[in-house]
Amino acid sequence: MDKHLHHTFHALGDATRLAVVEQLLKGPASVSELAGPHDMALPAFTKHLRVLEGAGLISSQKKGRVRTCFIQAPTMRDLQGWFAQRQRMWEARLDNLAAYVEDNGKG
Amino acid sequence: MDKHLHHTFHALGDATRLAVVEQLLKGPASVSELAGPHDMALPAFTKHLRVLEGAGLISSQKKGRVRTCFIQAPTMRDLQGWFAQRQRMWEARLDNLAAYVEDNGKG
DNA sequence: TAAATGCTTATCCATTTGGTTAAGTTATTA
DNA sequence: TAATAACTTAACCAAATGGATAAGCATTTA
Repeated sequence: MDKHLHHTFHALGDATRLAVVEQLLKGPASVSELAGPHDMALPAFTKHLRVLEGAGLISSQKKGRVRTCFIQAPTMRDLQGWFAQRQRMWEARLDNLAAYVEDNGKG
Repeated sequence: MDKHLHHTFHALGDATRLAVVEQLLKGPASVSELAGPHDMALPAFTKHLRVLEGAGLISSQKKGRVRTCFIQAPTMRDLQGWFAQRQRMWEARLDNLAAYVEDNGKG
């Protein structure tokens, strides 16, 4: 359902959702297992899950009355790939500010 | 100024701000150079710059009437490091959903 | 020194976000 | 079959977000 990278970053840009991703990296978990550590009512929490699922960061499957959630490896890989492809660009100038000052005389 | 990772992700979770980061990866630029491609008034745009600066993703320096912006390499490195440290966790289950189905009988 | 350039500050506004409570619905369990 | 467990849906709300416009302020340039 995701298309643009900034949607994926947006989904990670919340403490609750980032914690859920960290937890799911350890393995699948049900909605209530995931909700446990977070001090908020379930409806608020499941909204966060929908944001993560909408961004393609997690997926889920309902069996009986339990919904089990998983990390979506391909999306994590895409994010990592984005940084990997750009790493040389930011390392190229080491410390950008210092490089700028040097290029322009330290005035 | 940043402390928690989700703040950094939040800063990247907007199309305009992500585009600014991409542009700065190519090298330093002034506020108006950065604003050029974006169809919005300057005050709205500079708010985005302040969010990026607050998250430690960019820094800036004013000389005369021109403010020059730079990428902050250490923060980019931190983000990449976060993914690098977790890569094994998501690759461990390849496709999480498939793994779950296998572990539980394909009912 | 007058005008233009490159921001910056202040105020405002509609929409989105992150939360709430109340009331279902669909499995399990006693 | 009655109760409980695990969500789900709906309606609501305060605060944050992303935008606008108007006006101001240094710094160059003519």
